Amino acid sequence: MARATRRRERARGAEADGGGDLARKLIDAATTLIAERGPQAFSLREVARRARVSEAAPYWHFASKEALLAAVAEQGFTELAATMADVRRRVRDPRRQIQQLGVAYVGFALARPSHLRIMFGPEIADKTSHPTLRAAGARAFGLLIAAITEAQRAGYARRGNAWNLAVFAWSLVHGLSALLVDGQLRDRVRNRRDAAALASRVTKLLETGLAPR
Amino acid sequence: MARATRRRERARGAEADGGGDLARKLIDAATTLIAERGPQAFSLREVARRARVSEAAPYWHFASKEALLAAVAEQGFTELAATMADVRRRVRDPRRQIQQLGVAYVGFALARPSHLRIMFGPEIADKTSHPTLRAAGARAFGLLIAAITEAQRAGYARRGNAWNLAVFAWSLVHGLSALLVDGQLRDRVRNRRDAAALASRVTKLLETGLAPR
DNA sequence: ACCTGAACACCGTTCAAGT
DNA sequence: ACCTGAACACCGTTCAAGT
Repeated sequence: MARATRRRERARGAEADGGGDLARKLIDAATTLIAERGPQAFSLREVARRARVSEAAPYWHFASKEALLAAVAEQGFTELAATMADVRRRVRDPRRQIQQLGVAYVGFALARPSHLRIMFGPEIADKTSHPTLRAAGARAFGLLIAAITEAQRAGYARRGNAWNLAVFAWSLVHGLSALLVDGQLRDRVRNRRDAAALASRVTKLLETGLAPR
Repeated sequence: MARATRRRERARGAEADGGGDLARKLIDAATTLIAERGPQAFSLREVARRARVSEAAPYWHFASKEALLAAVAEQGFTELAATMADVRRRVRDPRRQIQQLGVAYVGFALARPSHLRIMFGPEIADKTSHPTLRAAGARAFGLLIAAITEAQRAGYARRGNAWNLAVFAWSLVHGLSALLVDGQLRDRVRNRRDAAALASRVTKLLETGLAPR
């Protein structure tokens, strides 16, 4: 059906030859457009226009609109993982580390709401068919698992299946992010300070939920 | 811009005159279409086709595609609230009640994933402009607040701001629902039994998070 | 190998016109 | 009051054709 996705790999290599590398340019334009107009208004044709190429050009580099979005989502997970790794380096107390990972997650969501939606939403229907995207997501999740395992060893988290505890923590911060981003809490939290305060309180309860009984 | 949304109110009244009441028919067709094809593929023109009217006809009853989706979302919240009210009637132990509310929430999400997305997602950009939708959402959230207040009185939940605790609980079950629906946990949870078991375990941790320390 | 131009089958929305 | 037909400005995707 398509003759695309051949040189996808090379495209991710940051060769600074000013000009070529349309794939990279398309990913950047898409990221900007999503941030500006939201995941709904996003269109492949507009991305092509911004990259100053014909509307058919993207199809040489990406099999479909979804494939381009998958590349955008993948970059999002990579950035999220980087922020999380940074938190893990900076805060060393295992209890506070988990809380701060949660705060960082919510912070990412509030800073890039549309990006988050692409990373998780139905725009990318079948995540299985984008293995590098899956891998990037797994890397971020892996950092959470590691933090929890450490907290268990330090005696701050209950023993038992670390994956279950990680899903608990992830669900909590992901849910809070979603509710905030979707405007579901708008009557009580109006600005970023409110949101940050709420994130801090909710992640405190996370600590309790994880604690040994 | 539009001459719509005049007889919206009457449209919700279930008068069983077989034939008229296009608004009702459009809402039902939209709900079915969303369930069948997902929130992405949904189109107003297809809804019109299924209701056997012209593509312009919906605009007499709904100001826009978004307004029709808002009606669909509102119905979703109403159904969710009904299920929650049912749980509150059936299980009377305050601790188990909160857990079961969570399980019911996740159950709703798994049974109607696309409906949930419309209820929370960006398809309805400005929820403030659909007051009846907001009200329906608030009703469901109110049931959770009530359950938590009761648990506090019974000494099963820590004292303090019930709204904060409710946001904690809601975030958790909403986040778990989202992760499940978006396929983010697909490598570990493959069928509904897995999902139900996970929901049960995660909501047990919810109990701990809410418990007095 | 990489891109353009033109085309196809769709959209959401509007507006005159019908009854 | 309620709906149709035709139109406008958009989409995603394909495919021949250019270099």
